Amino acid sequence: MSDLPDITICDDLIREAGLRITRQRQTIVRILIEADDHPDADQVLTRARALDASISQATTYRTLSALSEKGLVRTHTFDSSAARFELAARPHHDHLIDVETGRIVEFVSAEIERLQKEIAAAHGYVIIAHRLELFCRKVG
Amino acid sequence: MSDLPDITICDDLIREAGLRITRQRQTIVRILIEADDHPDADQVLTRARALDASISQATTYRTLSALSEKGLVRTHTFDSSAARFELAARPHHDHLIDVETGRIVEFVSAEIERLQKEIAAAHGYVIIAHRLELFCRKVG
DNA sequence: AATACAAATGCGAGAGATTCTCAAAAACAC
DNA sequence: GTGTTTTTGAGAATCTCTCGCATTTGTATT
Repeated sequence: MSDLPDITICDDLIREAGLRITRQRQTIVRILIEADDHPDADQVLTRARALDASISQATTYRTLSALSEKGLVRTHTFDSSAARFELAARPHHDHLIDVETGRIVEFVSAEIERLQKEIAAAHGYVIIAHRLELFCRKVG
Repeated sequence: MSDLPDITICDDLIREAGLRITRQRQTIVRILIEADDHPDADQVLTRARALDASISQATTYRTLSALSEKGLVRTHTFDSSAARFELAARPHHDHLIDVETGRIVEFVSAEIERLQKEIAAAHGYVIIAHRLELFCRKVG
């Protein structure tokens, strides 16, 4: 038993964001820790409610955007509809999206990252964040 | 006189999309040709109305998404709010966004493009489209 | 140039995602 | 515990974008 995340881990993360520890936030963070996909706000809400039926939509949005603002959660808009979330604590990676199935493959390329920095520097900038997404189709 | 785009250019582009030539579409395409920024739908509408007050919001959205669907216009969602548009006829490029001012610098890197293809191939995919955005801050 | 038919338009209603308002409830410092 | 500040839930509001439909317009054909 126990791929259940330790409550103290959730608490640390919430504290790190400078927020008060509430039951709702603990639950939402726990959902994010457990998620191995990239749920949107509605999916986070549904999953959170399975653990605590009282959690509201407003709180879900508020928590996700508060954590996102502090850099503890990453927000993606792969398609134009709902934003999708993941913990930033997970190692950095970019996304390859299978346009047929919607499946997402995560990848990293130190080489690309290096080139990105060079390009930004050449224009007099430093990179705060970046987004690299490859919309692909299976070969064959 | 005349950084005004020739009407026939607008017409060709609309025809290429398999659409009927209408006054509204000519105006909207003209706005896109003239734009050197990446206007959102509302800005396109405002600029178009300066030339033809009768253009509706619905037509603006419909035209932009029709052209986008045919690959003649590119749609970006740099931030999570409104989508921003640019003519696809312009040479391909990626974007560096100044997070302080909102200014957008366009760039290309053959090197990065090559690496992207390699990565996709390694996973058994071919790239249909990609998105690379660097969110940056001025150094100094 | 008149006709006919499909396609496009404007308007306002509607949908989806997200944010806001505000009174009540819960967290934290003392 | 008490007091202060933050957070919450519920629903209204907002923002972006799409849709339905009656009317108008483009275009191919007489």
